[in-house]
Amino acid sequence: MSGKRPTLRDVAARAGLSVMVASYTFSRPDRVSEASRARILAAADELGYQPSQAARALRTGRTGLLGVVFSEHLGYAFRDPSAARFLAGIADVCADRGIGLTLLPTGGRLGPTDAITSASVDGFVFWTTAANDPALREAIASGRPVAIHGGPRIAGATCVSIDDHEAARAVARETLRSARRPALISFPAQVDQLPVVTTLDNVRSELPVTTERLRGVRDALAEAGIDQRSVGCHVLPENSRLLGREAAARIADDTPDIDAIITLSDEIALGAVAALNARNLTRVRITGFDGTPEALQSGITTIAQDLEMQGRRCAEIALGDRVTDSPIPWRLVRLSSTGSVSVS
Amino acid sequence: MSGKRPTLRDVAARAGLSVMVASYTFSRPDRVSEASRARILAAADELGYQPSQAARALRTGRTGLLGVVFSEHLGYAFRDPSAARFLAGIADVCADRGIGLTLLPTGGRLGPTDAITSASVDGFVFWTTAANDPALREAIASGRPVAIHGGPRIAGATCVSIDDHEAARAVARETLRSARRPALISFPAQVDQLPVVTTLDNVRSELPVTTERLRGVRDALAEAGIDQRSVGCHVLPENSRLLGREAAARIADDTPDIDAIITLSDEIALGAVAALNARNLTRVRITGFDGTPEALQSGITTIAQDLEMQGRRCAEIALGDRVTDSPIPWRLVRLSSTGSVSVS
DNA sequence: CTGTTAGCGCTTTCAA
DNA sequence: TTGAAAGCGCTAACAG
Repeated sequence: MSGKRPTLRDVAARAGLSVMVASYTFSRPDRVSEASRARILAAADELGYQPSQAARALRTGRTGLLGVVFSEHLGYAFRDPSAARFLAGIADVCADRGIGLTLLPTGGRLGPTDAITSASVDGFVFWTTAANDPALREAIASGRPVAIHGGPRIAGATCVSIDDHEAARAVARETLRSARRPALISFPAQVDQLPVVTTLDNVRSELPVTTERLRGVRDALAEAGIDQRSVGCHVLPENSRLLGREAAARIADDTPDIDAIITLSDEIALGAVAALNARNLTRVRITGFDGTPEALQSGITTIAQDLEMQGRRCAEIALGDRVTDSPIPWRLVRLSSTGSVSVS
Repeated sequence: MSGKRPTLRDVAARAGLSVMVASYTFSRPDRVSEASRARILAAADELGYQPSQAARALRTGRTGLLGVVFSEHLGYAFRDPSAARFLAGIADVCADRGIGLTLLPTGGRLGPTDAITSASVDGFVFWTTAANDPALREAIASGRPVAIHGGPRIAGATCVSIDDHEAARAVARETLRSARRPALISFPAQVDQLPVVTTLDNVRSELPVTTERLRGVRDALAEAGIDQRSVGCHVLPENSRLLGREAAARIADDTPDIDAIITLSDEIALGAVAALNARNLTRVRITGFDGTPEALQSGITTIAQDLEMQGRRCAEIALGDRVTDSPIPWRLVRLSSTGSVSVS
């Protein structure tokens, strides 16, 4: 057993060649004769040589790591299915290029940012956050490329998102074709959202995705001649199926005359479907948003969007690719013709 | 705007002190007089100084990064709820300590491992993998601490896991108290599992968690005097609810006399519940494994285990903590007394 | 195609 | 308490 990890110098010495031949063998193989390359590779193999990414990073300024930042507590990334689909897209790009995906630590609030700004990553992807998120400002200030999913649209960062406003308007309008007494269930409107039960006119949002979707719903209500102040709204502290179920149960129990529940996500919607199925309230229409596989299969009305593709695009941007800034498509998926909705 | 990021040298120059005073100010504040420290901090602030993790890593050998490795395609980490709970536990520890969580790229097969072994991380956490996974061997060979969730138990790495064998035996035995014609749905038994429909006696596994759980089921069957060759078994290529639903549907349609479906995970089980509910086959018992929140709420029989805690423990081990090697608890959760099962 | 030189930004000596 | 020197392992830039 040798005492320490072998370096390029050791490899070169063993092969009887210079350090640079060894270096080129790994980084620019074409600059080295086949014979030398073979000798270097043999020596490296015998020694069990592994290049030091730390040294390479110091020298080249590139780390081979992509940083992903969530303003929520990190565990969130692993609980929300939409975040998960988005991350899976990022992961695809990283796997293709042999790049590591680093989830940067945040305490779950808009707090100290040292760990983020000094992180050795080549670029940042932010999951939607507030415009005043200090981590976002610092990431931009660091000079490395920044992609944001869902907004805010802010100078120095590239935003990747569907038109949440138009999409939300479309799905709400579809619902209101046959409903007059809707209720709303929203995911968080603030970074550290507390649960809120109120009417729609009272809801203020600082998170861009929430803001845009609520605006779409409000527009559709206005078009249908329905007063926001008559529309009950639960704002959940987290985008979760269980919370959606509880909120829907409460809505159904408290306001038995409602005929639709508009939700801001499929997770919430699927929870609501479960609550209403349990009560046999099949006449209440439920809409979701995002088009998760489960939601599409369940037959609810929702907005389908390709979050994996958006994840891939964010990753490409954050890795410095020149990405054409085409709009992201979405489409309205209507309630299955039978009218029956199931939860898988 | 300055051309480049300021270094410690710039900070020191600005403060009229040596580089070392600046360095100590950040790494060992007590070795520096209060006056000097204040001057350095002021200079750093004015310059917008951020330490270079790359340089620090090269010098100290520590990167402040924890590496997590999945033998499956990386996207898996974000799709499987049990993996997600485990990762959330890891993420908690990382967030507490200001450590980054790096998901290391793998192509999804047991292939080249360069990206893993040369990765600049301080330690590794593996999600259960095959004993012959080259990435696992290389990680151990790199000399950095390695924790494995679920196995294999292998020299040089610390394994964190419940006793899958005993737990699976317990849940199967519970089911077989009132069932005589069970079918089985398993998650992958190999790294690149293809879908398989066969009988239980034909299933071979190289993944430790699958191996142990299957062994538990086989033991319970033997105790109940049921021949493995009579037990249909679907081996899924992935641990997913949708695939569980499809498999259960096929089982129900092909073998209408079955009275139980034993599954190796709650995700599969919840899919099976949906399939059977859709057919009104409420007399068929379904069991899961893992104790996800949804499964516990649905009322199925399952094994509850705390995957977040196991994630935390793996992270601690991989970060070099001395962790006492106590066994991980689990418990059997029996079918809710009403006998009715719901999907949320 | 191969080798030499210099230095990325930091911290570990060791001396003042 | 502060400072000078050396070097972590690698590669850009050049010269041979």
